[in-house]
Amino acid sequence: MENLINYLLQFGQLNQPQIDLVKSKVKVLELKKDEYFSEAGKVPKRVAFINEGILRVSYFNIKGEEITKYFIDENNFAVDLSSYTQKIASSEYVQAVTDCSLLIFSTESLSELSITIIGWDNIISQITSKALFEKVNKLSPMLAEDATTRYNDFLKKFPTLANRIPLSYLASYLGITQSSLSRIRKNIR
Amino acid sequence: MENLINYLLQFGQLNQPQIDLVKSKVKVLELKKDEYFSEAGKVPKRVAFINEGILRVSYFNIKGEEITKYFIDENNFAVDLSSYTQKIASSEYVQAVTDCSLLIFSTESLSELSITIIGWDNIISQITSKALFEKVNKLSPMLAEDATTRYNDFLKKFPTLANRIPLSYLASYLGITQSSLSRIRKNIR
DNA sequence: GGAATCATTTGCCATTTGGCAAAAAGTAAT
DNA sequence: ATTACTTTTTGCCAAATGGCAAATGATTCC
Repeated sequence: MENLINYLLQFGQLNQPQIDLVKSKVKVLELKKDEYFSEAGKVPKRVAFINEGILRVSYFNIKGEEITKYFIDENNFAVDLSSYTQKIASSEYVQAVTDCSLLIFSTESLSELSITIIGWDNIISQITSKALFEKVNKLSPMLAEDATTRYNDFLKKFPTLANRIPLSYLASYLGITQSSLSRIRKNIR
Repeated sequence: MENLINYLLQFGQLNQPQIDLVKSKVKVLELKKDEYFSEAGKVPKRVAFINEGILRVSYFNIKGEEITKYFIDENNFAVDLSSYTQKIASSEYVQAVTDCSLLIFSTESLSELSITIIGWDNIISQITSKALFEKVNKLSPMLAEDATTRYNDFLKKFPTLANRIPLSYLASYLGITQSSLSRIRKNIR
């Protein structure tokens, strides 16, 4: 819980009563590996802060392949980007790739906080922008790098994850096939 | 000017006096092809809405190569992403790839509008999020596509541009070398 | 017009990655 | 332990892309 509050305080001021109010709105959700937090086709009704664990966001492309769009790790929000304007059905799946402990805000809680706390909306919009901004900066250079470099970059960011998730998740994130990734792994050893 | 107002109205309400106020803050800036709107290392002091023309945003990678991060076309804002938190020096260059007519807000104007117009900040943050969101959704599938598909996608979005800008701009955006792009072009005809 | 300069295309070959299928390794259930 | 099932690795070859340098084409400037 402290992680969440510290995270929020990076983006704006909150006094003690406000902090207590935020805390009172949060629910803990434990997710087992492979369970879904949200699914495409549904309108997301909640937002998660990752206290522990790693999520992945995926979608199905035209060819019917499941593509991992990105991973989200601890102390970050799983903002459902495809419905950031709210009320539209998501086109993304959000799934736990490890056991996760999430802190959940329901849509109703968020609106209440938005009304009650001056500056809450500003905090949320900064968080959203920052998350998106980081994704752009992550993705953009990937195009220019070869697959081995992309894999190594992934290893740097998620050192323990690479051998605990299916190859297919990682390969689609890196934009290569499973067998290519398998070969890249072999060559790195 | 009407384009700008219509664009803003997509994201929030503005009454006539507010619209007039916004208009009074805007300055027109004409940029010739190849001129820079902003440069890395400087703290950006203004924000541009593209009335006519196309900009490109670039940076230099570790190897010293200039990489085109993305293109921005008409009726969009050139939000300087790398300094969205403000006050930090940009690491990006923003350059006109065609003659451009821009509508400019200075930082001071923006703060004034922020204070004067209730909901202005909300409009701006929505615009920022939307722009970033679209970039993520653009970039993410590119990784999984081959270079020819990426080139064709670019052609769809900027039909007239491909033959009017240096190959190097486009190749670095697509994540391939100039000669590869040249060959792709040849094969498409 | 001609020289100098810059951008693009092309040839040649090396490297990377894909596609497909079979083998091997790992996992789960009985 | 055996079976069934899933995931990963591997082999083989084709296709895509890179690297480099030379040739060609375009542009600018005098």
